[in-house]
Amino acid sequence: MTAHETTHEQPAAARPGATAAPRVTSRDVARAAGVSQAAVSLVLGGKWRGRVSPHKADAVRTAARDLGYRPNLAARNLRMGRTRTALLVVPALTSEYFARVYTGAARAAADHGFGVVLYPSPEGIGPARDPFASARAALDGVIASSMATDALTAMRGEELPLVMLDSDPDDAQATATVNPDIADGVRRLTAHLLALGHRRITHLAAAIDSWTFHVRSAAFAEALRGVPDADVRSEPAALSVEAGLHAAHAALTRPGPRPTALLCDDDLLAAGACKAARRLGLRVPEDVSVTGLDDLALAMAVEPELTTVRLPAEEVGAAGMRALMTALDGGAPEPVTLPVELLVRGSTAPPP
Amino acid sequence: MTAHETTHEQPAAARPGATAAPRVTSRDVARAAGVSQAAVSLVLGGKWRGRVSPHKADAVRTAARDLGYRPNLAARNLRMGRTRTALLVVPALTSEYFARVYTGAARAAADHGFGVVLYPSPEGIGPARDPFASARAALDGVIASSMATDALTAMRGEELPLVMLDSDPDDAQATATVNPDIADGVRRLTAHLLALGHRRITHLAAAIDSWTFHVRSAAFAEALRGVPDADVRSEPAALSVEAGLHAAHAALTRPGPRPTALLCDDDLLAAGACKAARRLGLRVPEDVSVTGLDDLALAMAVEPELTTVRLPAEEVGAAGMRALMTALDGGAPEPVTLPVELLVRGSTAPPP
DNA sequence: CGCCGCACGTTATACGTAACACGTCCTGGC
DNA sequence: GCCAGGACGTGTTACGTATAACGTGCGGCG
Repeated sequence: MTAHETTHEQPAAARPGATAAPRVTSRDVARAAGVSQAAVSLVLGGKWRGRVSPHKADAVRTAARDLGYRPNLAARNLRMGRTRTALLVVPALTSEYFARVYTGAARAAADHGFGVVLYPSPEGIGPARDPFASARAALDGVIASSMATDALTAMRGEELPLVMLDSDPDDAQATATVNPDIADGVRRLTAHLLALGHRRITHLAAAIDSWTFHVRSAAFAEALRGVPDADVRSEPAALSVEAGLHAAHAALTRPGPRPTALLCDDDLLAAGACKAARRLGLRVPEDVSVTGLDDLALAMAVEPELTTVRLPAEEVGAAGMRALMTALDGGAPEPVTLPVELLVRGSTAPPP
Repeated sequence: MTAHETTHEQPAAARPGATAAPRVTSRDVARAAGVSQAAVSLVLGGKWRGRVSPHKADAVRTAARDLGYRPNLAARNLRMGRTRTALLVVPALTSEYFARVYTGAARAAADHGFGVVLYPSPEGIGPARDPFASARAALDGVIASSMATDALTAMRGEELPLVMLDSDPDDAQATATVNPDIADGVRRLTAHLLALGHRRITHLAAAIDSWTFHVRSAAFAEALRGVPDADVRSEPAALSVEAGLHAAHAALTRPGPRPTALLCDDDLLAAGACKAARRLGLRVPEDVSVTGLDDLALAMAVEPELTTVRLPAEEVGAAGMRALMTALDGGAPEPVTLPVELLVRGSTAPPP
């Protein structure tokens, strides 16, 4: 069915889809260069030293360039049994952290001729369609965040090398793990607040059942264990600005002495906490200090700018990709822990 | 929400990388089911009606399930000459807008058995490595944002169906285009400010050489053309909170009557504008109104929440994917324009 | 009765690449 | 003078799938 000819004229340029594509194959190159197809493969594969004369090798290369030859990836993958492609499984790309993880992983992959594909439609694709149906053929390995639990359960049975992100280093099923040193970040954040003189501190805890968030809570508790006059509470919340607003409101209006600092598990919560404080007529940081975690773009967008801990998301992705490639080369990658950075900005000050 | 069960031991499971993988092929299934490989392909391909008896078809299916058969994608792609995979080219995934575009595209693709891969390492992969070296074999089509200019130039020569996002509908080289109706959004935003009584308006223009931003400026100028007593200026800026802060500072401290409203090309600029206003001792929206564009998560995180226009990013991605699939089916997709939504929130009020 | 289709299957390719297993010279050492 | 071995290539095969082409019987229709 050709489309109805509309008034919008379309000369002879871009045809929709009916363009019969006469692909140029390695055999075409061979014919043009006057050699065999095998020679083309050798030359273009770079392993022709002592097998093909420099003269003919050059002929092959120029022929390939002139004809615009592009090796057929599908054929190569089939022949080699590898795809040089990794799958990155994350809960949601709209989370800035995971977008950064992807960026780092993709960059590290590209440096080694690898590609990265994402778990399709991270949030909310129905379980009806199994994205891993053909994973063994299309992928060489998997990098997964421990926060993508539903996606991980869909992976059961795949026998691919698996690098876990934000996950317990003792996880048995993982080929390798890579984590930012969140415990250290929380420790430094807490030390910062204690040094400023804060003692009544409320922890806005993200109620996420994931190892990284368990670590946050544990590190927070640990860091305050030795402080004798500390008055520590914890307020659970979902992982959003909205939830941070509500939790902070609850923490700041609770009967009894008001906390002078809110230590949030995430920048989103911290942004919400700032809003809650301001709506209660409290100034940040003069009346109440707020800290975040992650260093999202948001941390610099709100007023005041958030004191937070920068997680090396890109580096997490890159290290994960490197670990996977090591495993693919037959190596045994070590668990990786990456340093974090404390960023003291405008949302913390001594208590009133 | 099951607790993380660390006691659950998995002894002899995950070996690092040395697992020789004995893949099960369609021939194995055939052997197990007592039929030929062709029959397996027919049955599993769903086109066996009248070719294979229901009884044997069942045998094939159970054999496939028992053996854990997964079709080899590389072989299938080679045989079929299609990959059911599209490439999405965006400038940066860390931009929330494009993360949402990807999400929508991936979801629409998954609904039709398609996959979406991203231009590898969008920001800053060197030009040395050509990501499209084998695109014709690995991809069925391309969806590209007009903002990814450097990536697009790398695409020259590829003869794939191309759907352009945020791009001039008259673009000749595109198979199809899909755009949010930004002009309408800007018009409504401007009308909103005019209705509130604003006349001294400064446009914080993102200095991006892209069609979408040209449209923003043009629509803004057009909407204010008929207002006799309007005092309109324009302040160029890069696309960041920082740039918004500086541009707004310049606009608000310029000699002469101060603008009562700042109309920003993007929520990032708007957030920066709010910071600038507050640092100058001005209240938003009492002293100066600020509007954004995009409706990023940030718009709800800052205080006050931004009046802005929500761009249907997911829908843009999904429509792009649908257009590509129609083109792949031989159809001629129409240019798509998607409606936007004006969101009046806390950053706009009548002028002082 | 003969032959056409229909239901059921199988055999035999072909997709484009990488690499193994062979060949053929040519050069040099003894 | 002869053979070992390196340089230089080519023929051939296999990867696993989808499908065109090719048989079989068998019931019905002319």
